[in-house]
Amino acid sequence: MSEEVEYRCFIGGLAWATSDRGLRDAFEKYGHLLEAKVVLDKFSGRSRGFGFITFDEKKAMDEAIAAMNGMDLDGRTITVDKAQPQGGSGRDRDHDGDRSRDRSRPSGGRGSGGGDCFKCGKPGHFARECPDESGRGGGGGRYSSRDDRYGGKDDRYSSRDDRYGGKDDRYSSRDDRYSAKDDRSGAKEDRYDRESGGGRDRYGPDRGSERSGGRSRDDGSRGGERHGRAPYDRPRDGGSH
DNA sequence: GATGAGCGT
Repeated sequence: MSEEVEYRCFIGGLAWATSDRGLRDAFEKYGHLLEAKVVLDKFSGRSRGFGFITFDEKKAMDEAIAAMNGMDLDGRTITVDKAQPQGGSGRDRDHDGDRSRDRSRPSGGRGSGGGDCFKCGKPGHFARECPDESGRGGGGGRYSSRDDRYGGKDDRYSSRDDRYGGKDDRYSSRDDRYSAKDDRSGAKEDRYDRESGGGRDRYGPDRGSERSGGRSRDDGSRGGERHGRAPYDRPRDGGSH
């Protein structure tokens, strides 16, 4: 029996202007919301177009998903679905960039005619996601099954290679970088020491100091006064249009 | 800093 200790829903397709308050106002009618928040971007501080709501009862969550999924909010069609498990003790979520979701979308979709399961031959999923050996505990846990099978981040690219062929050249170089980095983790100091004693003098403190002190002088034009006017004469009463 | 199919501090 699968039962979560929390009932969270993912709300996508929100308008840029929708805020946590608007989200709560739209979902609190289905039940008591423990939390309702719209994810904001750190750069602009604006809504990222999706948010999360947490109910205190499964019934309310189910009602909200069934009632608000595909509905219109603030002028945009929103997507309501169960949220991913953020939690627990550590999240090893990967930035896949896509998931196995197969929501009905107009003129969209990436799973149609693009991939079939090599294992069981059924479309809609890839061999590595073949449900034949993995069981979904109901929504909310699709990343877990994947990690359990691979346990390695590099292996993930290898799998793709079988499907795409020589298209992963960029991954190859990237993959190589990871290997070198990990291998160097234990010998990082050794490499540094060798380089220092290899005959090449690193930038010494006196040198840098000398350069800073010896070259530190006027910037060219600072501390006095500028021309007070741009080199270009631009009439402001005749360029407006 | 815009983004539009996305799963948060």
